[in-house]
Amino acid sequence: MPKAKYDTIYRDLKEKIETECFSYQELLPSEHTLVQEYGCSRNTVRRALAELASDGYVQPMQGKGVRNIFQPITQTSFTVGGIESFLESALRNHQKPRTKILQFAELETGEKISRRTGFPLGTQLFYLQRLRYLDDVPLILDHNYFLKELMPGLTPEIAEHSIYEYLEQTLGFTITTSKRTMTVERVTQVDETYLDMNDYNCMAVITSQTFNADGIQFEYTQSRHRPDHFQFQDVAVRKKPG
Amino acid sequence: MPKAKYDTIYRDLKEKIETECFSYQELLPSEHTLVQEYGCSRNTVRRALAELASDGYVQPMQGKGVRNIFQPITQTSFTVGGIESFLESALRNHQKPRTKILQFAELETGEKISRRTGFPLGTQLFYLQRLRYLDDVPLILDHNYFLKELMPGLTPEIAEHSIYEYLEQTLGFTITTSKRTMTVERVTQVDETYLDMNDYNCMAVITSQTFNADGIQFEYTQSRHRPDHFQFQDVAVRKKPG
DNA sequence: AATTTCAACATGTTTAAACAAATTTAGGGG
DNA sequence: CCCCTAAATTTGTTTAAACATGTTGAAATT
Repeated sequence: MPKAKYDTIYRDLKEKIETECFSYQELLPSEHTLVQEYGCSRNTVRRALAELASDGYVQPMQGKGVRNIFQPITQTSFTVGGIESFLESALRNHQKPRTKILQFAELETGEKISRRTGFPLGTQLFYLQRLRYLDDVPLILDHNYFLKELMPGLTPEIAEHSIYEYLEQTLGFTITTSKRTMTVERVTQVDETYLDMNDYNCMAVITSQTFNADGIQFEYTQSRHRPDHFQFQDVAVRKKPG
Repeated sequence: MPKAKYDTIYRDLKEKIETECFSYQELLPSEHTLVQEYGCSRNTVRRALAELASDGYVQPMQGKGVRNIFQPITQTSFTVGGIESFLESALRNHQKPRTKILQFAELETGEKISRRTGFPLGTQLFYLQRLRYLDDVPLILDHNYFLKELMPGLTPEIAEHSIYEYLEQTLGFTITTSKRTMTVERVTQVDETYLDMNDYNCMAVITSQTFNADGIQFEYTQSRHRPDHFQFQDVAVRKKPG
């Protein structure tokens, strides 16, 4: 439950922007005004504005003001954004999620898997293969490696629903950082077996290493998406060369 | 040239992490210690640490300390990260860049292009088609739309070198925010003409809208990459649901 | 009328201080 | 030795204030 003031202000402004209380290119109220509106210090307002800027919602301009540069997106396919479970993404995309467990195994990392996944050598892992349906169409094939030590009670039943929900709700886990790599790879035998690839010979692949609040990597996942239902979104801010 | 204190500290710590002055999973010096080391206030240190955290370099843990979670990456293909020109990316990837202009034209946005690119209707644009070579192999096909009003002096010669360098160095332009979308699309006739696709029938496509410091969108680009030489990297931070 | 100057206002950076919340450490008592 | 407690340490949030830097517009000057 984030009850921090800056977070409240951030969410409030974010919603106002999304519901177009400010039109595209319009200036937001000045920091001074917001301070009075929200009854807080300037730093707190600035923190909220900084988050909106890193979301690509606004652009602060020294001496001028803060400009709204949010444009609603027309999403036609499955959109990946921040760290989300499949369940959360599906709901946000207004699609019906379903998961089928293809494999549920345990293993210990050898040299090769260790280097690929980032887990130390000799670590006990769960290995899962999961087929993800959206509106009853199989679109995503997940290969998951989870750190067994942190979730010894993991079962196929949990994995069929939502592992993230289990970790956060049941185990009181906090998920924080995820390092992701997007590539395009050739279709494999397994892909073709479970997904209707039409005649696509490529997959959109996201590999991710995810860390908990203690900075421990607890997950390595390769998520293989059918190309025609995949979209990844991102906002980047330019850092001056130096 | 960022001469801000927090930026200096940020860069210093970043380099120390990259050169493994701190080993993986090790705690950084406490904020208190860093304050004394750098001779500044705690807020300034914290700002530098916050940036490192958003880069996925460190993980702050309340009551415990700040943990180094940086792992050097093994990059075998062309890696896309923040906002960078092709020239900058090529140098960072240690590859020899070359650009061939395929088209250089001017146009005015109609209904269709306006909706697709995000430029207002009736805007004067430059349209460019550029083929990008890395180590003399054609790998990327760019379709650029630039706001003519902000760079009336643009020429094919400039476009062959680096438009970003021209904008920043010559025009004193500041590039700030870029909203990007990653998708996988079918190969087109044009792709096949200029790139050696082997028998890939897909392209990795990045479309981006880029804004200057005044919050004005000055660029819309579709960048089509050959799949076997494409990699996109990203660090995401989980926000608590609420 | 055009230009310069300056005051007002906007965001950007930095410091200082206080308190909150989580964790670790050190001691003391059993 | 174990357990509990309290103190010390660490990061998280908020406020206040001062100064820097960039922009704007109005007043004063030319």
